[in-house]
Amino acid sequence: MGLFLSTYVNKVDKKGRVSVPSSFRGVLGGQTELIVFRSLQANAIDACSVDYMDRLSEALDNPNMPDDMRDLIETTVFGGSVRLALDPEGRIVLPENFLAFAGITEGAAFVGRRHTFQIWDPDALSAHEAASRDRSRAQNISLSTILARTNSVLAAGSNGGGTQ
Amino acid sequence: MGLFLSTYVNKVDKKGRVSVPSSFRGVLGGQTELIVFRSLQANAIDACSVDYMDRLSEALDNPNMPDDMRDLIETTVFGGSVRLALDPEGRIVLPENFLAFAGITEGAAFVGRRHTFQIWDPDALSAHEAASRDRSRAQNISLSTILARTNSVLAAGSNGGGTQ
DNA sequence: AGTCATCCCATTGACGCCCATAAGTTCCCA
DNA sequence: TGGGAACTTATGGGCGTCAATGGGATGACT
Repeated sequence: MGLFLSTYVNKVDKKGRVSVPSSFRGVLGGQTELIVFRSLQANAIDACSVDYMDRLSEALDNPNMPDDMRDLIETTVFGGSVRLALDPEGRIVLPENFLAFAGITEGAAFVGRRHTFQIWDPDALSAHEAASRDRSRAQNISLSTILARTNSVLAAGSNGGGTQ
Repeated sequence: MGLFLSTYVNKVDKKGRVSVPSSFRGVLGGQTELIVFRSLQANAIDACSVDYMDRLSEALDNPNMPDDMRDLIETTVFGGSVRLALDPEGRIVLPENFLAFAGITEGAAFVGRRHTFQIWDPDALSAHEAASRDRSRAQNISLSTILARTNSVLAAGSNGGGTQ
């Protein structure tokens, strides 16, 4: 336990509440709060723990970070992020404009992305997945090719030598 | 013991449960969880151990991984993957949409693929096997040609020797 | 007073866990 | 060498627990 994984589809009730999947709540540990912001890459909502955001913040303080990138992230991520509290049943209420941004109405798909997770409209997610699948197929990507490629990438990166 | 081998066909009961072949459970060691996702190449379900997925995850954290590839893998593999628990009898319950994707109804064929395995609809698998067999025959592929080819590749690669 | 947000409680439906059965295999012993 | 016992494995069903969901109550702020 420790990574956001799997996809879960939950309902949005009349009050705008959605249950965060139990396993995701487990990843959050005892945390009753999480951070959400509009994804930079897609019409979806990104979510992460407060801890993760803190670490991101530290990374931004790194002097090697290009100024334009720092500025971009500060405005879009930190500026546009919202801190949400889980209710006693583990539900959150997403801001109206976030729902509109992601096109979420009655269902919400929680997609684990290891250290963070995304919240999609289920239909939009299906479409996105289909597109990604086509792209992977076109590039002939499979688990073994990924691992093989990964190893060569790691080898090229020299230093450690990574995953044996 | 250590590689997923052979093919087994098991039944899907009314609750949607399927027994994972005993020998596959042996490969998993004591693990009570495994990862499944829709195959990129065929209408089948790919499955692997959590460990195997962890290796991928670590590799993705490497800064040398191209961003587009990382994103592609995160959505297709991690986003589309589901973590399944084995019940005390060694059975799993596949998600509804996965079953539909693979066309599985009452039977499930488990096909060992060394480090991972696939789950097929038995009929679809038969068709696929027949096609593969024809292809091999047409290209005159046999175990000995593969071995011969591998040796030349290894010779050419000289130095370290890489993937194993 | 009304509206909104938060919390508490109730329901239901799925999932995990337990047991039972049956078929096939291996091993032991006569 | 043949029979039988014991074990493993696949399969089926019943039951309890927990998560997801929905409705209602309570309190705060306007």
